[in-house]
Amino acid sequence: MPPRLKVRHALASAQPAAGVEVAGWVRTKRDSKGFSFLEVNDGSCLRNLQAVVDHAVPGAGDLPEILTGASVRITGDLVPSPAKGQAWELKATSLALVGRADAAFPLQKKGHTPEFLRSIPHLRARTNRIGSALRVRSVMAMEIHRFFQDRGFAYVHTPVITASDCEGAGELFRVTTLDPASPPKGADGKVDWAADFFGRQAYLTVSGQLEGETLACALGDVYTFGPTFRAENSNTSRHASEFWMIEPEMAFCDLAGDMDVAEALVQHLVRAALERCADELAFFDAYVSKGLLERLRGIVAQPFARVSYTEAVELLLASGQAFEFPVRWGENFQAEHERWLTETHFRRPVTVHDYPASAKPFYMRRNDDGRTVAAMDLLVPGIGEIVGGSQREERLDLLEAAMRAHGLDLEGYGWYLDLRRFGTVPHAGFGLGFERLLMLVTGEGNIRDVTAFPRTPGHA
RNA sequence: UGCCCGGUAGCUCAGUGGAAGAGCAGGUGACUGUUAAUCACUUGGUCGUAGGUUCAAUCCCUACCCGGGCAGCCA
Repeated sequence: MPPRLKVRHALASAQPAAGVEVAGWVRTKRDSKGFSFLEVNDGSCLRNLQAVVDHAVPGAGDLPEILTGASVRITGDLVPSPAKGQAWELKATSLALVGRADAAFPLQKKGHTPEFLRSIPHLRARTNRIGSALRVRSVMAMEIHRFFQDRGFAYVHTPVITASDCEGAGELFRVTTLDPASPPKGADGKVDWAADFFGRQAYLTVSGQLEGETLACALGDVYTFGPTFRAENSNTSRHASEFWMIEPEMAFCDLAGDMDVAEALVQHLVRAALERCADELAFFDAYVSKGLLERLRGIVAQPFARVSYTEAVELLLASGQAFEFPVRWGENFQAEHERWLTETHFRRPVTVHDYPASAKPFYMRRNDDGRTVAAMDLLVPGIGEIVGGSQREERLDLLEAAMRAHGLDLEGYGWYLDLRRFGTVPHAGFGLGFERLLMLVTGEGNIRDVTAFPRTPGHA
């Protein structure tokens, strides 16, 4: 039996090849008198391989049962195609029907809406659209590692289960082995969490940042890349309850250095997608988001805009735009404000930095002006915030003051404060939403379509 | 969670207070190195669910279920 040839390699072949085997799923069949054309896709690339099956070859008797969606194994010769549409085709010498797909197979060769595809998560990866998104996702994941590894960052793993109930952002999913119908209770009638598996309340992580800081203050430059969980009842196209996040943390780094890395990372990933996923991006440009390629080339062609929060407020106030929510210094931007900045005013990605302290978490470094912190958000057209980061407060007294101001119990953060007691260093980091980056790169408008099995409120 | 829009054939959709439609998929036949092949014929429906109004409801009303968009929260 000849080794199986991936469609990807067959289509990229430099010369004919006799006696090869291809296996995959039939996308469409065209019958002629005496022979049939089978378009076979094996997931190795976007394109299909056209197989020409003479009705006299072994196995051709199964052709009437080979409908869209069936799995087949074909042996034959890879030859130049005499017709337009493809450089190579497979001249079959034998055909085997591996698995039938009858007319009830939901993915027929017509357009399907993304909403319908979401109703069949177990099958939709066989479509051009979802398959392409998942191939791009795979390449982007590797490029994230390449970016950081080339810069000497250590890939670290922070815990998914955490006991910190206030990591800074969002509602948490509880992790417990107690029986919800009859949990053990203490004398006060409340649930006795000391009797739970970890001896205290535990949750799924909403961020690896705090642990990342401890490792950055040992290994220098680190990054995490893993799942993150938010129990918020968010029903938008950009939110998922379970998503992946990239969180670099850098010792001896300030906010400017932080922004440099974030912008370089996004540009690297877009550039890599253009180079390594050309077929998929051309597909998204044609069928999902017109102008995608042009937008992506623009992203890598020039530096991102950079503007302070205070300057951004002035731009918004001077814009003459009638916003639903008024712009006021000291408050977080609304989505409409961010959209105006990145889509209307700058028309490219923009990094906004130095936000009001009142609008940001306790761990961000207080600026000398006393009213802002060294925070930054990277906004991109069509999606909004894709990166959020900051320089961390490394001064013990200021950190403690900020924690008290945010109403935090310092007892639970002794280990975090220790980082400032023993050999403290300026350090900074950020979080990049992986799925949001994929939305940017693919032009998909919904986070559910760049995630194989999306988890959102009411859907797991 | 709030506001808005939608649910009709396997899929994409049109439609009307008075006898449920088209394209694609499936079937039959024709034809052909075809490219979402083409042509002819053809199978296929509890019009989301439950109530209500009406002589009559897929259509109007109410509730619920499901899906989507936007907003808030954030990545």
